[in-house]
Amino acid sequence: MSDNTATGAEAAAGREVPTDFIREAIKEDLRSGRFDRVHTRFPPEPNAYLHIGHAKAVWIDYGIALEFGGLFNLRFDDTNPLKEEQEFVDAIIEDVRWLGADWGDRLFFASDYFEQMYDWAVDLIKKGKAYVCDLSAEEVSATRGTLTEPGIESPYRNRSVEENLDLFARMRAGEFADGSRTLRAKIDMASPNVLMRDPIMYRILHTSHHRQGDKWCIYPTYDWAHGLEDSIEGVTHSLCSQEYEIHRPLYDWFLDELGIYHPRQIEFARLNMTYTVMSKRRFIELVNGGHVSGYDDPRLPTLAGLRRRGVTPEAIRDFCQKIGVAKRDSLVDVAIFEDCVREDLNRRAPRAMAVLDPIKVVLTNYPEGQTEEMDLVNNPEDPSTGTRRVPFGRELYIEREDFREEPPPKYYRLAPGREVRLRSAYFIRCDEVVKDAEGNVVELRCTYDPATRGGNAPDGRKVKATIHWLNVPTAVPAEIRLYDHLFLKPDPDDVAPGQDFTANLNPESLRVVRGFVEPGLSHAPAGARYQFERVGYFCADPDTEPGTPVFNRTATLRDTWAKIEKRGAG
RNA sequence: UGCCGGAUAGCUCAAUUGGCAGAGCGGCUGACUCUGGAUCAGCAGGUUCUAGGUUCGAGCCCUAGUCCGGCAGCCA
Repeated sequence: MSDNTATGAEAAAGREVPTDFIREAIKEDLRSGRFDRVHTRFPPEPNAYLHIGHAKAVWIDYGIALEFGGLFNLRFDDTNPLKEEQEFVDAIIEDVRWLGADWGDRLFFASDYFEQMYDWAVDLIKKGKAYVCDLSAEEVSATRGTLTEPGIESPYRNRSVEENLDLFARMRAGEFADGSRTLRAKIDMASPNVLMRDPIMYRILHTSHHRQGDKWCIYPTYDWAHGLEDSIEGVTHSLCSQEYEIHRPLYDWFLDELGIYHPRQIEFARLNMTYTVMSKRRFIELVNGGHVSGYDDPRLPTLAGLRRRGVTPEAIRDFCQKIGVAKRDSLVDVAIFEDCVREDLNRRAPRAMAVLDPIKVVLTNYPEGQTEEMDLVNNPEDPSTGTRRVPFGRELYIEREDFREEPPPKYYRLAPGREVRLRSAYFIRCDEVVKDAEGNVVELRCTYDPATRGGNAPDGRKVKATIHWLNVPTAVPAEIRLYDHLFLKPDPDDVAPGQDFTANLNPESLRVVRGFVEPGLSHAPAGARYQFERVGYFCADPDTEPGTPVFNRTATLRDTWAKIEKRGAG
């Protein structure tokens, strides 16, 4: 694909690519001859939207394939028609493509392997390694034993191969009701690993499948299906999250009993991040509870939400690389993610001026009716982006925060009698503060120094601060959505007894503000990203309309003054 | 409680496979600056979970224990 192969490019350029226990294991497999190539896969179930934890998995899978010159498949693990929908298939494809992973022509569906899986199940029955069990779900669970006690063998465990073959064929033919029978692997009801106690391979489900329609009424379970899918596709390294570690003996058992090509499963720790939640169930609760607007709410760590917020795939990839891969559980500080976002956007986002909370400034010595245009640098990080012209006049908006009637120590911005620079325009001095009946500051009357046009004083005098501004008649009203952490605590589950995680919801995770932006942004297309100078990174929302733009705050700028002031207050 | 896995700086990860414990982020300090942004420089003195053992030498190996996570869906 286009520019999203930096991981491979870095590897090719010999730049240092961080290693981890998985990459080391793969190198060892290549050295020992266990495998002579690398082939990975990302196997989502199409039953939910992807989140940044999935992005980590994608970048482990795809990144490793790239680094080792191997292949990467996108495969939908669609073995449960009760939960899966085409809508999710489409959304996941969009998300993975947006992330920048390239599966070439290898887009696969586990359901396309159902026939082969069925044949292999028949093989296992013939070997006496699988049997049709008539126990109900409750009975299966009751006879499974506990973590400390062995299970009890099913009374149907020793049916003849002929009877099993007949019953299994009739299961497929639709002769039996849902839940009335299952196909089980005959392993060991006394195994200390509960998953090995004759696990279910097929269940009867008279339900249409989003791709297979009504072709099947028996569906394979994850444990039975997953290794087969990997085997069929020739995957070498089946990388998954740690919850599957205990499933590995089963994964290996099926492949060994079948005697078919045997990929290696390796598990890594899933991603957790501070001030957010990372599970499908939690997302549903938040959406249904009206706490967020939908799965693409910019406060959610879903890929759709992050995209809407203005986060780039490159920032996500950089983040995945920085957090590394390990086996221990971890809680990643969201500050690391935000830092990746800033680093990326700082490089690429064009600058613009926006005033979120305006206060009017009148330049008393600026001729009435006069206007002019100032040249502003589009991106100091990238001179090739050139400059733009921004109208300037007698009446301006500046940020309310950029003025203090009684400036505290170390406050460098505008105050009565003080001089500051209007970015790329003029030095101005505040002469007079106009207030309303309640004593609120409504207007600042200032004088400008015509000799400082462009922002420099010929006499060499300095100002301590540069602030941003907007020309009142040409300022474009805009809706600006200021997002903050969704939760007040690093761990949303840190609640008093009897409360649930919603008790930690941040009531100010979204603040909508009516501000102004420079005229060039009145028709910003949805998805366009900017740095509003001295304020933060913003992205035009899909709700934006020509002439009345809507912007989402992607991230704030680091604000050292805020830190100084907070320290003073604390 | 049985089995599986984990434990290194506030956080996330390293440590050439047994050879003087490092990095990024955060935090703090300073420099610089037409974004108090960006950038640059400095600051971590860590019982490598604990206690034993092997060894000239242990974060790496062995033993016992502690704590944390996962597993008893016909979910994945």
